[in-house]
Amino acid sequence: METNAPKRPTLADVAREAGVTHATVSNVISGRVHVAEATRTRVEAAIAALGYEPNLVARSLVSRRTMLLALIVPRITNPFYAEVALELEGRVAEHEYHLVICNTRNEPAEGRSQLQRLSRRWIDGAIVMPGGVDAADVDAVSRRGLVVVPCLWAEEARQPAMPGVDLDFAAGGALAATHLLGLGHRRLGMIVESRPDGCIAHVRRVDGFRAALAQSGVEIPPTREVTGDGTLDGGRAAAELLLRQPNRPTAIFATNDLMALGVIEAALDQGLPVPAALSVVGFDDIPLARHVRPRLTSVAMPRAELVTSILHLLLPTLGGQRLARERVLIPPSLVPRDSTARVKNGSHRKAVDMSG
Amino acid sequence: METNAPKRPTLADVAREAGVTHATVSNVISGRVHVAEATRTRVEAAIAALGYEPNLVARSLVSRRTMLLALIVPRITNPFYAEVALELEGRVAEHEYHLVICNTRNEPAEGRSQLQRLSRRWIDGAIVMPGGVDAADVDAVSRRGLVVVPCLWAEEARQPAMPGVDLDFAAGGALAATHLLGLGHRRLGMIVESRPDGCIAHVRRVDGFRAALAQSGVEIPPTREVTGDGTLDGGRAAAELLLRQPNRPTAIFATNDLMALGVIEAALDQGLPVPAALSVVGFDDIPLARHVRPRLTSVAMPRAELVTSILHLLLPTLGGQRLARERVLIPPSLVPRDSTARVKNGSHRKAVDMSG
DNA sequence: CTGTTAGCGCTTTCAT
DNA sequence: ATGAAAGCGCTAACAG
Repeated sequence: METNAPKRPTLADVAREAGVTHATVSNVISGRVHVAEATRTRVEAAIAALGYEPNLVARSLVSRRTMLLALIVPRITNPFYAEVALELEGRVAEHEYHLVICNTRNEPAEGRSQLQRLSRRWIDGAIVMPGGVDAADVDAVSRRGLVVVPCLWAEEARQPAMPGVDLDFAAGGALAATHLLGLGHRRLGMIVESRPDGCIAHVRRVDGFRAALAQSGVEIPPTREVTGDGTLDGGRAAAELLLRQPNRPTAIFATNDLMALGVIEAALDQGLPVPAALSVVGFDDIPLARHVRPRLTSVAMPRAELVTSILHLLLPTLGGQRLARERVLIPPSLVPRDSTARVKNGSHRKAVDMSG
Repeated sequence: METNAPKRPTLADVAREAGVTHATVSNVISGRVHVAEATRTRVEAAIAALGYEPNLVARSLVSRRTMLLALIVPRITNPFYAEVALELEGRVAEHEYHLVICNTRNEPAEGRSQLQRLSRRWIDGAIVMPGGVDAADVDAVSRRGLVVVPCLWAEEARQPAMPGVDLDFAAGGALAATHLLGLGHRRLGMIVESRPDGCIAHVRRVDGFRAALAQSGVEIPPTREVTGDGTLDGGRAAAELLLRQPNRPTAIFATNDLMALGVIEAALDQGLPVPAALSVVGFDDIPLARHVRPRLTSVAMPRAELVTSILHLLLPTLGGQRLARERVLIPPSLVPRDSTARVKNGSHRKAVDMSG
């Protein structure tokens, strides 16, 4: 059975070719030690002649750095995570790093196994998005030396002292509420993604939404708050529940864009034009949000800043420093588009309890 | 400066704890050599006590396998590639492999650099999608020992002898043509993605489309064939060109779904209902295709089979076998949805040349 | 400045 | 069945 690997030249081969020792070759490559101009050119010629390339595996063994980072997400097919992955990969490639993608499919068992496998691989750091990863597992593996940066975990969901980068979800919810209030909406519905893993990022969003509403004396009865599974179809199903109610809301806030898109579909299916008869606000501002009709109003998470903050936390650890016990909070922003509009007066005929 | 790494136990530590040599520990872990029941349990106890985990880096250095695979794509944010990545990651994880994602952003320089960096890392194999990777670079790096599986490169675009897995793009185009012909359409437009890298996968699609049309005596004049940049906005712009023509087509075939979605948007913007006034067929069958309104008729690429074929090619090489010089051709299928309909008779007033 | 030496943590003959 | 020893390809002291 013929093997596929044409043996690659090693430092020793180059050294022999150049008539020096492998240590000298190593020195000219790393540049950390001065080597005479004459021998340097000889070595460089040998490197070129043999087409030598350093072996990163051997290098990792002694340097204890693999130049490997991992991104753990529920599914890379989620457009938001794909955007983050793209941005992240581009940024770390500048530092000669590679990015490993791990999908947990929202299964804690998967997340645990991924974390453990990454740990054995001695990756230099893992960025963990919520969904399918238990905080306890993160804690266990980071205690063993793996550098983990939880990202977008609502703060209460993790160990109090655990660093990481978050978005200020509550502020985002408040932004959506303020926007809708400003358009005159008073009868509001909410669709919140329920997460089996106990991650409460979505709960924070509705909390912020509700709190901002309360400040204006507007309340949301339990019947106007339903849960969805985070998918477009889930959002549609949830919206059908909301829209079939006798006194249906004039506006709906969904805690992610996919569900908000489902809301729009459900509304159109029932002959309710958006935004004329129903305003819809999403969360995440996925690229698709501006490509559907009507274009979706959404709360945007600044991805570039997110990645910058992640790297700000991660890069120092790669020099051997301990992970800063910092928690970065990134403020979202609202992107108004065509799925929200001023409420129609006619919709208010039953809203006798309006307090202004 | 305190370091972040709590020194992990090694084979030697376990050996000391168990009162054996590290070779014996290695044997109980690998299971390749018989070790007495008594010592085995002692070793296992030591492993558990110390929480030992094998170091994959050291293992790779001697085994010459990194358990690392790479997927090179233009952008992971492309939904089709994200789907492939998800499927691929899941399948290789079963074999204890990890997946590295590389984005070329359609820049050949990026692709080359990615390939070279991966080569230095001794990954076990790279799956390369078209866009931003030159065939010559693939050739160069695979000559150096990197196992590369080109995927979805139209066959002419690569070295004749280069193995890989392809979709039968021409057959897909023919499928679209047959579908439209069956619905009575005779005045057809095409939007083809033009690729700076010389990849002709999209050209194959329109070729197949045109050939099938020709068999029924239908031709497409040059004015009804325009190029797009592969994005939704690009598709929209291209469609505007097509729809502003005096004798506009009754159906449009776009070589990818994103552009097809742009076509629908352009049509609706001009007050042309889809499919009543215009039928639209896409290519790729991205998940979104069934979520927009009208749901998009599309040519589907069977992702699972694609991944299966990739692994079929790749896995044997991981055992040291040479990459099979095989080229797998996967047939697509047509998924009819709501963006195509029987042509209205009124649209045919000028189509005197119909030959039936 | 360059060579010598010693590992990094593991697998793999080869003795015993 | 276990131990001893060599070596994967590289970096990092330390000599000379």
